[in-house]
Amino acid sequence: MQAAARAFADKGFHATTTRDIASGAGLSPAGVYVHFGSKEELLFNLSRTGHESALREVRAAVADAATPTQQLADLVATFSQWHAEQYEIARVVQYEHHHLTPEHHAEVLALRKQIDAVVRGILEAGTREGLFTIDDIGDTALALLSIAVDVARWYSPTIRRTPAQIGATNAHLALRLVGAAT
Amino acid sequence: MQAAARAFADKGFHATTTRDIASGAGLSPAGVYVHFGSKEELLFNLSRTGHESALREVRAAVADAATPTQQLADLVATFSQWHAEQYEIARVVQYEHHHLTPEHHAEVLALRKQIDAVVRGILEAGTREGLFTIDDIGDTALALLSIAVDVARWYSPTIRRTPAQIGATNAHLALRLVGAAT
DNA sequence: ACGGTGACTAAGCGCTTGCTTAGTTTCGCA
DNA sequence: TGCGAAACTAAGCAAGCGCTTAGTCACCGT
Repeated sequence: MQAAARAFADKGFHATTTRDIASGAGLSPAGVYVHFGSKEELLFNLSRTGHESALREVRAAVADAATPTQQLADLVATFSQWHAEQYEIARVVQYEHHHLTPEHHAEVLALRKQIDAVVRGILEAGTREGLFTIDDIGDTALALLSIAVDVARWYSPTIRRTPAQIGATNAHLALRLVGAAT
Repeated sequence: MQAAARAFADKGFHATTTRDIASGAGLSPAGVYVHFGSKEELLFNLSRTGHESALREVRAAVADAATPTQQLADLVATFSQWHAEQYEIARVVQYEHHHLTPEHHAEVLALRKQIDAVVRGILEAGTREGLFTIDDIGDTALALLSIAVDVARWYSPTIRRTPAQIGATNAHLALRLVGAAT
């Protein structure tokens, strides 16, 4: 799965051959099929566990914070940091999920909607408590997720900023986006 | 090129066959090769003209605005709107450019850097004139571009908002991000 | 010592891929 | 009307694809 994640992130699902994955894992081409029934099954396992991992981290960050302001800051920081630290899996999660079979795609989309719902929930709470000034919750949630998700696109381990620093920066920008006091 | 743009945007470069492109254009598989030497050449033509089109629009928007505040708003609005209106080409531009040959990739990267430079220039001018409050110009430019570029990922013609409305929303969010008075 | 089980490979099958070749049709222009 | 060039196709080639098959090997409880 590690070899597959690396290859999918680097070249994309369809440009990756099962022979790439096998040799990346130190196996013969047939060796992969002892553990996975198909290339798509490998993508699905990566995509599902990746989404679950992100959702788990996001929920933990929100649970540990007291106010909507702190929740939003921690959520964006955690989610951004995850996209940097796990940038290979994050790229598979963000850019390859539409190559899944319809059934697998639906399963993964449900997890994505849960992440979206967490963000919306915080924005609603913050607006209700008068902490945030927001025109439209859906549009703002989308912009917040854009900033965090896009980290996977441009992040590289050779970059100036550390994942933690990226998380802190994006958390700060997020609070500005919702008009929260900092 | 239209058929190729549609197919590349829909399924990705490697998942698209030359037969897909040919039949999409109403040609036999060999008919494509009368006009293009290879599938990669088609991608390069789409990617180059797409980048040039985006850069042209962005530069025009900036040239027509008086203050850095107005320039930033118009740039983000125009760039976001472009990613919605031309969402098929935009997806090719944003997600397929790394499948180009190294030479072609370098040529397209130069165009991307020019777009980046326009954004940075406005942020520097706005900061210099005391209009913007920004921690780091590079980080902020990246976040602004993330919001605009990500439109190509989620936009669909069936969506509630029009491309112009998306541009207006994102322009408003952009001004918030840089701490500009609205 | 031995039988069963799971991990693994060498070889390769059937199919699809990007692209070519050889030949036909269409078309602008003299 | 006739001609050269450009646009196009039917057929297919070599290579690479996902995946299978038949068989070997290492290991572990009895």
